[in-house]
Order: sequence, then structure tokens, then C-alpha cells
Amino acid sequence: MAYDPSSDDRLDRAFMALADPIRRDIIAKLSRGPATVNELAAPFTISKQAVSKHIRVLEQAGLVTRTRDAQRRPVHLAAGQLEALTAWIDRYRLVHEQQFRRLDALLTTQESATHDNTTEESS
Amino acid sequence: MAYDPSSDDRLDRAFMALADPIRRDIIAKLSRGPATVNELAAPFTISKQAVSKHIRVLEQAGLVTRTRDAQRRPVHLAAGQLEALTAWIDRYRLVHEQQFRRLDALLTTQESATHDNTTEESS
DNA sequence: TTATTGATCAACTGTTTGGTTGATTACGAC
DNA sequence: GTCGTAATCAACCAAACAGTTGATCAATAA
Repeated sequence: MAYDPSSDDRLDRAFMALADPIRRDIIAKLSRGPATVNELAAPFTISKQAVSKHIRVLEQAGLVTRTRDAQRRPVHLAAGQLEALTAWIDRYRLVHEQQFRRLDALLTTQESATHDNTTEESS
Repeated sequence: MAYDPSSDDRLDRAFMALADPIRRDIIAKLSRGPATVNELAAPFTISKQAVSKHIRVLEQAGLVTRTRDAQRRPVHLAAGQLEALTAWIDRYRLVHEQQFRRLDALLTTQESATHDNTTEESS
């Protein structure tokens, strides 16, 4: 409530949308081409209405779009928000690597008086 | 605390954790170095307990770790899950670009036989 | 027209989340 | 020991979420 609800909101919805394995599965299926709600709902045990709700969540997050084809409403993957998510994550992922390099450099400096260690970087 | 080592569950928690702007802000702050709960809670209007809960969510998602320094419990950024998130997203981001290229090729092929209309490709 | 199919809308329920306040633990200083 | 500080635990509450069933809308086919 005490936040700028404008620009963060889209990021909120996108991360939240991908927090559900069913919705991630829908994204995975859509990556192989557009699909209707019935097609997307088929593999799941939940009702078609529930899948429709999931698709709505993905749509409001900007991750998919819906078009019209007769009485079908094919769902398409949308790239924009996926890009935004990687952009956000990469910012801190890279910073973290820098931190590790700094820590590494510090340790190397201190330990160079004693011995030279092998730098291992990934966790 | 037993973590479910299911990779799906881990992705669930990580995406969910980042769906909250306060938690993303905490990640941003931690990218500049470790910090205590009090330091992290200072800028926010919510209680320290609430911030502590947010940190717990981030910890269970594998995004941060907590160590011990006297009565303080500094929080550190953890890189592993951020990498996992970008890995998941990038898979479908790249596939989507390929889809667009295929669609583009299809439209070009079909329209070259009929007529050249103004192709509207935006939403 | 009527019937059928694809999909959404509406109302409802159980569970989870995000927040609060108050009590409690853990540690260091006195 | 007592006191102060850092942080968590516990109980509670309102709001949001994921699911259901039943009704409704939209488009095609008979």
C-alpha cells in the first residue's frame, strides 16, 4: 500500500504468474505454438474453468495474448514480460558475481602471503 | 526444516518470492552486500516481524542465506536460484523468437502469392 | 430456428499469504 | 545475576488465491 504501485505491478504479476507449475507448463506448451483453452486444459486434472483462470492470470501478467478464431480463443506466448524478468534477475545475478569476485580477490590477497588457492566461482 | 528437493517446488518458491516488491527490494539491497534484519527493515513502514517473514520466504526459496554474528543474523544473497530462474525463462524466451521467425516466414510465403497488403504485426 | 461446442462469468469454499501485536529466545554488556 | 538489543515465535485477522459447480455468452452446424 505504501508503495509506488505503478511500475512494480507488472513485475509482481509476471513473477506471481510463473510461481504456479500449471502456469509454467502452459507457457512451455505455448512455446511450441498457439493453443486453445481446451487443448491446454486436456493434460490437467483440474477443470477447464480453472485453466481459463490460469490463462487470465498469464494474460494480465503480459505473458500471453488471446486472439479470436471462430468460437475458439487461441492463446499465444508473448515475449515482452519474459524479457523484463530476465532483465531484472540478471541485474542482481551479475552484481552477485561481482561480489564473489571481490571476495575472491580479498581472500586471494590475504592468502597470497601463505599459499595460492584455486578459485572456485560457482555455488 | 526438510526442503522438498523437487526442482519444481524450488522454482515455485523462487518465483513466488520475487512476486513481492518488498522482497525484490530486499534482494536489491543485498546485492550491495550482506545486511541484518534491522538494516533491511529500516526503509519499510511494516514491522520488523513482517520483514523477518519476508526474509524467511526468500531463504526457503534458496535466494538468500542467513549466518550468525553475535546476536545479529546477517542475510546474504545466494546466486544459485537466480541462475535457475534465468535458465527457465531463457528457454522459452528464445523459443518464442523462433516462433516469430517461423510465422514471419509463413506470412511472407502466403502473401507473396496473393497480394501485398500492409502486414499488421503489432498487437 | 435449435442444438452443439468453446470459453467465460458468477457465486461459493478451503487454503495460503501478508500483516499485526505480544511473548520469548539468544547473545553481549554491565 | 539484570538489562538491553536482535531476531524469532505464536496467535490472530483480513485479503487474495486456486479450485469447484452451474449458468451464460458467442459462434458454427443442422
